[in-house]
Amino acid sequence: MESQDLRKAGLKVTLPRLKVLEILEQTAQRHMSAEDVYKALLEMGEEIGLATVYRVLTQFEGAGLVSRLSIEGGHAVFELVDGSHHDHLLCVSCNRIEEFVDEVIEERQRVIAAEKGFEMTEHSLYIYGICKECQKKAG
Amino acid sequence: MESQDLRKAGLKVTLPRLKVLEILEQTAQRHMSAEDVYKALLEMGEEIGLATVYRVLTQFEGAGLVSRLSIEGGHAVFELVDGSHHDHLLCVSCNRIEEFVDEVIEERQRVIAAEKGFEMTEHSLYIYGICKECQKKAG
DNA sequence: ATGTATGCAAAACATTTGCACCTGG
DNA sequence: CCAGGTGCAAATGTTTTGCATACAT
Repeated sequence: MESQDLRKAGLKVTLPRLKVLEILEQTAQRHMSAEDVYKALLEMGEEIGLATVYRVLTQFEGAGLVSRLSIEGGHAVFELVDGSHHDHLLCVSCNRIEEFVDEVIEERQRVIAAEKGFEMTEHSLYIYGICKECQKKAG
Repeated sequence: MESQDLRKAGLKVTLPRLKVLEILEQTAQRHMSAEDVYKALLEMGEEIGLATVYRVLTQFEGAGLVSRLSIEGGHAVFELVDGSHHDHLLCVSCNRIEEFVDEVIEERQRVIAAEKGFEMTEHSLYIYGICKECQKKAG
C-alpha cells in the first residue's frame, strides 16, 4: 500500500503522487528523468502536468523517498530510494546506468573530508565509461 | 607567452581567447563560471560577449586547456588544466572549492569499472560538506 | 583574400513559479 | 469547509545558435 509511504512522508495522498510513485516502482528502468516519468504517465492514460511531476519528484526527494542524480548533460535523473547508499557507473554510449557500493571508497571519502576540515553532508561519484555490450558493438 | 598554448591547441590566436586565458590564469579564484569570466572581462574593460565566453570555454575544454566541473545547481564551473588529475570538495555554505587527490580511490574506481566490464573513460567525484570556516560561523 | 571568429539578439532547454481552480480529509 | 495540491501558461536561468560583420593569417 503506497499511500502509507506518502502519509508517512507527511504528504497528502493525491492521485498524481500515487501515480508517480507507481511509475517509479513499476518501470523496469530504475533511473528516470522528470520527462521520462511524465511520458510514462501519459502512456498510462493519466493527465498529469509536467510541472506537477517536477513538484512531486522534488517533494519526494525532500521526503527521502527518491534521490536525484546530477549527471553530466542537462537533465536530472531520479531513482527510488531503497535504503542502501550506492554510487553509479554510466555508459557514455548507451546511457545504461549501473550501481555499485564500495566501502573502501566510502571510508576514504570520510577521511579526506576530515583531513580538509569538512563536515561531509553528501558526496557524488560517477564513473563514466563504455559498457561491455557497447564495446562489442563497436568492435 | 599564452598565444603558443592557443596555437598548440589548434586555435587561432584572437583577442577574446587570449583575454579569457589571461583571466583564467590570473584570477585568484581558480574555479570560475562562464558568467564569472564574463564579469571579470568587463571589469578589465574588455567588450567580449557572453556567448563568446561560452564558445571559447567550450573550445578550450575540447582542446584540453580547461576542464568543466559539473556541480549540482545549474551552472557549470571551469578550471585551467594543469596536468594533474584531482577531485573536488565543495562547501555547500560558502561555495568554496578545494581539490584533492587520493590514489586509493583512483585505484578502486579502476577495479570497479573492470569488475563491471566497463572501459572507464572518466569519472567525477564531488564531496559536499561544510568547511571549517563555515562551521565556526554557524557556531 | 578567405575561412574563422565574434557580437548581438533570438532560440532552446530543463526547471520553477503565479494564480485560479480543484480536491482530499 | 479549507489548507494544500494541481494545471496551465508564463517566467527563469543557463547555455546555444543564426546570421551579418570583423579579423587573423
